[in-house]
Amino acid sequence: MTEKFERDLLRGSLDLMVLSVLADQSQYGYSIQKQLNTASGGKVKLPAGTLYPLLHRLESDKLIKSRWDASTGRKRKWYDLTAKGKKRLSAQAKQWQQYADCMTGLIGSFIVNPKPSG
Amino acid sequence: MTEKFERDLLRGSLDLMVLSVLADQSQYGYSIQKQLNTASGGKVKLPAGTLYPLLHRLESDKLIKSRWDASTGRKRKWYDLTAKGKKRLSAQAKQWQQYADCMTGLIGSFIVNPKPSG
DNA sequence: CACGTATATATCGCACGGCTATACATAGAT
DNA sequence: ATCTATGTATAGCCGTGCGATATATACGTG
Repeated sequence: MTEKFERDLLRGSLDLMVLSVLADQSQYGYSIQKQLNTASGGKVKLPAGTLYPLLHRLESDKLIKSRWDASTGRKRKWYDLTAKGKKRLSAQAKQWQQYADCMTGLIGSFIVNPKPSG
Repeated sequence: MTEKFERDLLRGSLDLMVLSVLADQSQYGYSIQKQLNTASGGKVKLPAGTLYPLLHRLESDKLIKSRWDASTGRKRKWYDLTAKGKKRLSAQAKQWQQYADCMTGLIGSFIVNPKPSG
């Protein structure tokens, strides 16, 4: 239990996850990492080698914007959603929901009834 | 509407989808392709260049086994789940459900309430 | 002071798999 | 003959998650 999700499962949803946690408030890389870990019950542990390139990609796509700020104590690079990022978030979330419904329809029967008395 | 899902979204779940449709009955590549397309409401259109390598991979992992058979009319390569494949299917389905629940928790608020009066 | 650990960001290069393009063969319709 | 659908297959591109590695600051402890 509490295993990490496989990398391919995360593929295509990490952007959405990061966009999601940024919707609530400004965050910096490390705080995003910790928050996703906590919010997922330890199942999403983004390595730095995944997180920072991802953040750079989102920024170069103008979905988020960054600023360096040390007023909270340490020097950190804070990120915020742009207007484009907010639109993307809601579109992606919607698409993900459709996708999940679709998958549930396809595999639904195998989720229920795994075994009578494992 | 009725757009295809983005490639990265499918990543990591295609194996599960294919395993799922094979759980019901023997199938050959082309029939799997058509069935996934239908069952997903046109959202999952597996190109041949995705499907066949995937099938070969599943077979080399001993999750499915194949046999050529022409008794239904045309010569087709029929696939069946192995015992290992059935176990994998139920494990993957379970894991996917956990993953979906996790995602829903993370992004749930953005699915509901996209905009007050778009 | 030295040392270890947590915090914080960054990049390189590998591995993996979905997809486009391409190829080839058979069957049925026009 | 030609077109379309059926049916399987492979080569190579490309995006991206990740391990490894590097660097810097802050804090606690011996």
